[in-house]
Amino acid sequence: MAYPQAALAAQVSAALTTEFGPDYADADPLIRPSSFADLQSNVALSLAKRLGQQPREVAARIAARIADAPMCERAEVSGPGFINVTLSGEWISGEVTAQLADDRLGVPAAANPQRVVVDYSAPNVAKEMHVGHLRTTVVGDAFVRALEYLGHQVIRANHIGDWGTNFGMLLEHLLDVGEEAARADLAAGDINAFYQAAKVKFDADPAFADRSRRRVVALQAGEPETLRLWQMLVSDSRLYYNAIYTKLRVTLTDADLAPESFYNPMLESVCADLEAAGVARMDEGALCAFPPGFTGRDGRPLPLILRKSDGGYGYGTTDMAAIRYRVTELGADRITYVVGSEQAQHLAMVFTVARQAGWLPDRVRAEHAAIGMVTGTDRKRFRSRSGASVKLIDLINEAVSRAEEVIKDRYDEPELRAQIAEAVGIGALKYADLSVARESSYVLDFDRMLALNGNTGPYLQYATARIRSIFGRAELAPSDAAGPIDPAEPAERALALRLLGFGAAITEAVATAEPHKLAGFLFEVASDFTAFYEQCPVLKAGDPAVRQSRLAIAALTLRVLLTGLGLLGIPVPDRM
RNA sequence: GCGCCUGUAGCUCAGCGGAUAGAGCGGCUGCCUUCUAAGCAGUUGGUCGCAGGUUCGAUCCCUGCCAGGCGCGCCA
Repeated sequence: MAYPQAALAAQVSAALTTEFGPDYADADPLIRPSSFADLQSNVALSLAKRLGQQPREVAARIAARIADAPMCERAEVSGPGFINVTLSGEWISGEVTAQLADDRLGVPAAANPQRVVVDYSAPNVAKEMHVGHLRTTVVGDAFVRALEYLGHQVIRANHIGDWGTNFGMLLEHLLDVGEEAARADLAAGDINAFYQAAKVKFDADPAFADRSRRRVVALQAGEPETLRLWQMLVSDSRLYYNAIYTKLRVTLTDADLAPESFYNPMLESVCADLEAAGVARMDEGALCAFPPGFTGRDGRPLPLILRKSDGGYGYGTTDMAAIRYRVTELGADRITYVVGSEQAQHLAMVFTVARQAGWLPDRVRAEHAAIGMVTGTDRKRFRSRSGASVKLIDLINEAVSRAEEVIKDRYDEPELRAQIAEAVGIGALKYADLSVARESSYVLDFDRMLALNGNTGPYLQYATARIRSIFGRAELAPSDAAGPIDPAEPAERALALRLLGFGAAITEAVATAEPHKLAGFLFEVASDFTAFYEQCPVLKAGDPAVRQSRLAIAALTLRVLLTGLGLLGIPVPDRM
């Protein structure tokens, strides 16, 4: 089984070789979807000059060759030299029938499975998870699921912020409030209030600030009582975001925690080794690396600070420790940082320094899967401080209650209703983030994120509910539907052709760490299915063979949607 | 000042160097005795920020400009 585009590409490449010689075997066949046929190849236009022939002449020779292939119904030259290809109905039928019979839905496992470390989510201890975390969490989680589906070995790394100078003031505030009261606040989910209260005191009260700084020293020195209090903050926060992960159906668990503090024991050697390797040197009292190609405001080389002049370590040091650990200890072939785009320069510096130090060999791919900013209506970074505070948990609850509002008259049983509302609300929320390119920033808009109509999660869920409903009426399990599928009508032909692209969609999404490519594909599947649903009666089809074929393609569509939505981490209710 | 990102329909966004640039929302018009109307069909709507260049062909690649955002030495 092969994706139509790839299969046709092979045909065109073969034709190029036989017609024009082996030099042309590597030329990109330039297969694209066509609005005049099923697919088109633009290769003749690109090769005409090199061949010294008229584009239409080149196209004609290729078209004549590929027209004989079993997959082609017709190959025609059009316009200046496009080759429009209409696929054979028999070929589509055979491919899609095979796809239904395949456990993996025609998606081959990766030929060279990799070990991939994916750094995502990364909330901060004692800080509220906000809307910005939604994107890195949801996009990262979809990415790891797709990687695993292709057979890669994934190591999830939740690089939570559990260390740093902030903890001085947080711990002092904890002591001021009293342990019990503080824990009650945190358990109630009012983490922001806790953080902000500490921050206000820190800024206003010099004595408090002084205590805080001493507390940082005690923490870094490993003073037992300080560590106990710190541990308390960390574990309470962990409970908090685990609850959110559960609600969001995110696969992260405590086993995936790779907190900043984890790297503490390595920081000294990171500095020593980089200095010994000549990659880092002292400058203005701090140990710095100056990766080539980075300049600062004043035109001087921009440092990656490894050890501050006061002897402390910053996040740059931690990131260097982490990248070395991931390569040498975890054996990563690929490291993907699903992190906000504002970190681009910092990460680029980390990668460069790691390459210089030999910690990141060429065989290891390190990439920043940048997440665009969530902004307020002023187009500036959304900040909880500047006015209306939007906690992630509030957004989640709003999503579910809006969904509940829509279905409240449809289902009497409260339990079923709650179940559906949760799947629909969470699905809408996650899909909103997964369907846009991860790097584009967008305005925080509840109505858009929680919409239940149009190109949304619920639209895709709805398509599955309709398919299940057909099988319910037929008193047949979807898994009992079997081939052959004969997509005779245009709507079912279009659906069949679309379904064949499933594997290509996943492969592309994984190659570029862009789940929105998969989301877009699934939307097309759902659209094509809906058109089929309108135009091609399934249960009322007169001919038993047609009915069987349509049941089979409906079953295949259901599996593709369920599998695809599963990879995106979007829950699917049985009914809607 | 330097670097990175963004600029596509009224709004939110897709768009792999190829033909007439696509969705969703919104607006307008239709469609529920027929497998779920969270739906469907149709329609409205674009100097692809501006100006050059490369190319048979540019929304896409290159250069310059304009606008916005982000980052730029001891916070993470």
